[in-house]
Amino acid sequence: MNGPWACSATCAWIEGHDGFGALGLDDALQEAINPQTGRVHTSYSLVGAQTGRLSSTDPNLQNIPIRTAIGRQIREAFVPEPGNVLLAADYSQIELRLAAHMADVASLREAFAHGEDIHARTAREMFGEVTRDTRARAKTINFAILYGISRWGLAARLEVPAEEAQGMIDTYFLRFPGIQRYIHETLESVRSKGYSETLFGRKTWFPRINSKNQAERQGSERAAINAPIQGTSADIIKRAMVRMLPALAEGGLGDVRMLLQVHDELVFELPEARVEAATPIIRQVMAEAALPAVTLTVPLGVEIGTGMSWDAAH
DNA sequence: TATCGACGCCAC
DNA sequence: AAACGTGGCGTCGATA
Repeated sequence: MNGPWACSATCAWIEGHDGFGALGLDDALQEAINPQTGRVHTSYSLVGAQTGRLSSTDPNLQNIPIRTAIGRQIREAFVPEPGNVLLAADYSQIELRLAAHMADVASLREAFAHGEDIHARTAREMFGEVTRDTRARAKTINFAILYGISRWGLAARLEVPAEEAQGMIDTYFLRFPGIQRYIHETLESVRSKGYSETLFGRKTWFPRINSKNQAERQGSERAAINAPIQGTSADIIKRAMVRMLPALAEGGLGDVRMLLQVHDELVFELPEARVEAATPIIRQVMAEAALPAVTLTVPLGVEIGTGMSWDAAH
């Protein structure tokens, strides 16, 4: 499996307490602990995803549960060495921010510039008021846009008739007009050239974009709408990763270890005494990673947390 | 015994 | 009939 395309195995953690097996949760992770290091070491593929994302195998450490109580228990088993802490740095809503930039949606750009709750903003624009329900619907719609929207997909997710979902899509396009133009121009370009491009010029090819098979063609269209956004996000975090250790070393922080990447998140292990100095450097490298090649019209927000486990660092 | 594909579920 | 993007992996049944 590990061909020349596989990234050097990277990191993981000290398995510090009772462990996954004792929780009765995950024998596979338990067995993945390297007896010589006491850590779990994953492998990253640099060409694992069509969009330019990394993928992680043996074990996959990019899909460790987080949403449920049991999931968080599993994350509690990922801990630093004594005297150290884990630091998790996440890009906040990076794909929606990139969509706001790429589609040049003024209201979304302004919302991000002012640090607004973007789903609440969307709810207000679309439904006139922000409630628990309208915000949840707006969040679903925002994600649907990133994934290449269809009335049927949105209808299934929101559990409403397709006609009603179409009405929401129409309203969304009316309120955020740049989105429809972005989708149209992206598809026209992919149909004629055969590939999409990230903001940095990396291409993703779509050989079935003009297929006569409807399902095949529509699937390619959805992927083509998503690829520049997801791919640009992947480009940005890779740029941050390349710059991160040199920037930390420049700041006298050569003992900070970069352990994991989870698409929009970087996880570090560092001496507790280094947290205060490392935090602003990590934040700056990530926030400025698009520069100088690309100047975004939205800020890139970075949320940073620390703790004595991967769960606690969030 | 090994391998493959469908399915369901986990993450972002 | 199905239907929103990107992945990995455990289980199951069919097959070699």
